[in-house]
Amino acid sequence: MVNPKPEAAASRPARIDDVAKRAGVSVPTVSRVLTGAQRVSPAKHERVLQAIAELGYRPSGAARTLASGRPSAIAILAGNTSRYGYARTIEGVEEAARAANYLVLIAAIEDDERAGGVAAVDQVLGQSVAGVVVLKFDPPGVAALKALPDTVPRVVVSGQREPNAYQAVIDEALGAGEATEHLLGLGHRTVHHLAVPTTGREDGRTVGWRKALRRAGAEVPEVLGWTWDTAEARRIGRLIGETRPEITALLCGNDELAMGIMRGLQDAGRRVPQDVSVVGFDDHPLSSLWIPALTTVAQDFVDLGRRSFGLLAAQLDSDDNAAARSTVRSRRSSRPAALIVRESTAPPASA
Amino acid sequence: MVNPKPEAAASRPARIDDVAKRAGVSVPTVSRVLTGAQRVSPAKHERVLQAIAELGYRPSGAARTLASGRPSAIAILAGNTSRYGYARTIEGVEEAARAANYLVLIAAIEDDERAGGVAAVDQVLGQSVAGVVVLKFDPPGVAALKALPDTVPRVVVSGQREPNAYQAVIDEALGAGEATEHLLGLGHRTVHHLAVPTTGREDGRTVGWRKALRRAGAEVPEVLGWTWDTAEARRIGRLIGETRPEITALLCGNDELAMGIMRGLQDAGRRVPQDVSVVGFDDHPLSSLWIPALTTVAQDFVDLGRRSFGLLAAQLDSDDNAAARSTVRSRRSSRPAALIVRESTAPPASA
DNA sequence: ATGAAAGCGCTAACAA
DNA sequence: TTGTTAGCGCTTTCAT
Repeated sequence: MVNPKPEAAASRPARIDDVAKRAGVSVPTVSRVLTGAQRVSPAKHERVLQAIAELGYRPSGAARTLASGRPSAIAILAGNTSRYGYARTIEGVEEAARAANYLVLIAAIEDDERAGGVAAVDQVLGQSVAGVVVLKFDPPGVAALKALPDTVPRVVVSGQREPNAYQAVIDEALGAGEATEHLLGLGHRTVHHLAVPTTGREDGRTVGWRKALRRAGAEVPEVLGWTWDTAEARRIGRLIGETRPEITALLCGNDELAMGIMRGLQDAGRRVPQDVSVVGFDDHPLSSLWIPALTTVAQDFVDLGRRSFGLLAAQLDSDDNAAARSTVRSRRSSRPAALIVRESTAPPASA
Repeated sequence: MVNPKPEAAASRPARIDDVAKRAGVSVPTVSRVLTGAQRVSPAKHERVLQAIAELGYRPSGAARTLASGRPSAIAILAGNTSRYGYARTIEGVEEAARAANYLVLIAAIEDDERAGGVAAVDQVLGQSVAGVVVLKFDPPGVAALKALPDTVPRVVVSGQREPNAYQAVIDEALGAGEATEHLLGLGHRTVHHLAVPTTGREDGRTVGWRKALRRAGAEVPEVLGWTWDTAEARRIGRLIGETRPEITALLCGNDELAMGIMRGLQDAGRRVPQDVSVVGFDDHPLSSLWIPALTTVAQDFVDLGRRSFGLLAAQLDSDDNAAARSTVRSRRSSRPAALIVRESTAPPASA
């Protein structure tokens, strides 16, 4: 009896009035035990529960949100859904949402910003969602946020502070600073940087890198490029290997880029970390397996996702409760990104 | 004017009757232009469209599905949402669904099969979904499928044929066979296999591997293990490197496992491909960057996801149309997985 | 604590 | 082609 099917699979799905009839109570009473908002006498409560089980009744979500005005789904808007950091963040949001009895709608935002008003946003808003989590890691995320009407409860997920927004972040600048200092501490004269595409202004990783360089009085070289593309990173790695012997330390915007660079470097016959040290970002599950294992800045994306949902839930709750609204809650949840030193960094050959 | 906000952001969101009033037509007429089901005179049609734009009106999804009985969302049930193959499949489903004006709910299934009835399934079914795509790549997927009432339109996504089900697959057995033959052709006496966890019966990769071995008259060794865990793969790799010199060729259930094995092998001082050849599965984006670049069996997961939605949409359409129901449509969509030879395979040293 | 009545915002029959 | 009338399956007043 792993999965006991209810009563002779009714031809028509059971409705609330079927349950009421079977339990010998009124429809509102069934509703009361369903929502748990008001109390019902133990006897009736029990009978209702039993009728529900016997009929295999499942309330209609559509009817509930229509009648109550409180949707039980939230949406995630993201420029990409399968890249490591994105997917893990989504996983965290979903996990926390499900625990709180919310379902999660997921919508990818097309890259084409000019696509009038961002179609995905429109589509999602039609679906009666309680709120939205926007992954603002890239330009599509920025566009989605812009297209979102002010009235929709939201939380922004990114690597940098946003003014006036509910926001969950991982402090990338901190982690990038640590990584840069680690490299400098190893004896490298400066650190070069290959970035992921920015979200308008400069991303946190780049900011933290530059600050650390300045703080140490090291030269601040130009950013090598902005990309998500590992093939491009590989080309850049090869180019560096062939033409830029002065570059001995590299900080990359993410681990995939770092892996691409390393491959390019080795295509050019240079060794990591003996000839050049490489640091990634994210702590991708494959980074510890890589040869050499990648020194990287770890980000807990699942936790980031969970915190995002928490921030959204806080807004939704406070909407129900005017008193709570005035409560000074934190609108921002931040966690540090932490450097993990592995095998891809070492003192420069000249040192 | 990138994002023209409608009329002085109404305090209350506009409803269909607001639109009707503004356009000087009846409510059903507005509904008719919304659904596009019946035709409306050009003049009124135009006025309605304009009223909608002016009011920034967006129909309520909840009300629509309640009234029409046709939900505009589908759900994806998956044991994992961020692993490469899963995430990409989900991406494909989402893309196709959005194009067809369906939204996608995503629900992760907890690993604990005993959790009465699989909570995620219950939660999803409450939400009025038109159908469900089940990622049956692993035990949680199998459990979810079992918990799904027979009445819910569904498509099963996996690597092996299922009888009596709408199903999208990538023919893994074929790809695994090709990979095995490739290794045998290189001169290896046999090929060992590390598998991903099975879905009850043996997975397609294992089946294809074994068949190819038999066909070639090669010895069929025991499967080395079943796991998703790369750390475990690394341990196995090291063990092989240290204690099983007779193993010269390895086929892995996925690329991450292959990378884990390779790292373990190198921990033990053995070289790939000189000492042992390794083949992965999936064509993970990092596999071409790996050193040595990984020979693997490519699977187009995004396409798999798209085809899954197509199969679901076919069912939904046919429900509307009794005539179409009798039409013999294909219930199965299959594509081959293709071997990509890179650097991680070579003739055995003894050859 | 409980029931009766009134919607939630739409679509679907039915006339006209 | 269009408007009028009924619901869809719930939750929420409001009485009692």
